[in-house]
Amino acid sequence: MQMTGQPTATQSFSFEIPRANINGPLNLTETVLSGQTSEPEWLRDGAWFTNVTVLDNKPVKYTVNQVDNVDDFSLKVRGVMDVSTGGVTENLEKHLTQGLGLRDDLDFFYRKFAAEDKVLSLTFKNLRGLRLMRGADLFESLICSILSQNNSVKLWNRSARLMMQHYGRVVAFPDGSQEFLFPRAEALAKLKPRELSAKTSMGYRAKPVVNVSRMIAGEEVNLIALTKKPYADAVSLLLELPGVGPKVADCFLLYGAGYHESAPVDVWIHRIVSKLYFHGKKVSRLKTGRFLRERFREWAGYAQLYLFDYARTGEISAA
DNA sequence: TCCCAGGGAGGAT
DNA sequence: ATCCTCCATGGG
Repeated sequence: MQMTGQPTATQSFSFEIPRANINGPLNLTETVLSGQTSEPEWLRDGAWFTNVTVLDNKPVKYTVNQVDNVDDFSLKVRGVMDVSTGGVTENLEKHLTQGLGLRDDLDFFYRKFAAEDKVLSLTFKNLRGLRLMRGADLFESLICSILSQNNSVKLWNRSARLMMQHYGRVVAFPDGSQEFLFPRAEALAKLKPRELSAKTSMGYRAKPVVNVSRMIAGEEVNLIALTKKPYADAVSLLLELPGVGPKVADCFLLYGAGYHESAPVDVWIHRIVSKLYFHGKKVSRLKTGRFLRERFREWAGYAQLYLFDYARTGEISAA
């Protein structure tokens, strides 16, 4: 990793994540735009993607850009923060490595299932380099997962951004820009669902959002402890939360907590798995999830991601 | 106007 | 276990 300059008075920086630190191909655009539900979508400006996170309690605004193709590329990062600090590039590379799944062995995934699963391998050509993202904050991931129920990506993103603007901390960056962080559980716990709904257009989801926030702010639920448990135990604990059913629990565990054996079953996955693996016969959603976990094991999340994108982009007939 | 969106809860069968 | 219906809101 090379710095083009130590943190200066402007607290701006830029560096490159070495190709050798990325395990296999990467399609940054496909990855960021694939609608994964852990945090609001990164903002796009052409081939540049911008996001805000907190590293060591310090807000950082960064922009990522992939140059050239999915196999032979460089991944450039530049950013700005409100206070000067050392080690930001190391921390940010670590953050992006987890957030973009850069260490996941995609070549192994393709090789293994090209041999074992002719159906899944149909998706590999167009989606090469698509990776599982992971949110940086468990609470944010859980709330976003709740917002996504019976909702469109565009709408739940809009509600999440409005929540940030109304109830999140505002951060001023040295480049003159202002960004809002995701609200803390304590801030949402104080709200009346009616008020939250009116300001964010999240509809009936406001009630479970406030109630879950109260449970977490009151330490009735500990997400860190929960995400140290085995998959099955974590699921059953999550199902006790209001607004959290099987799909939301799986979304949180996969995109928020990094359980790669989790496979969220939404309408699209339900459709395409029924079509491709059960000759069009509708099996229940619970069985669909169990089928994916048993068939793909620690790659179930990736199988789900590829089948989802495949279904959404209207190439079902290719099978 | 109707239907749908990366569903969940409560109830009836 | 599986199958209803309702739940807010905005986009097509």
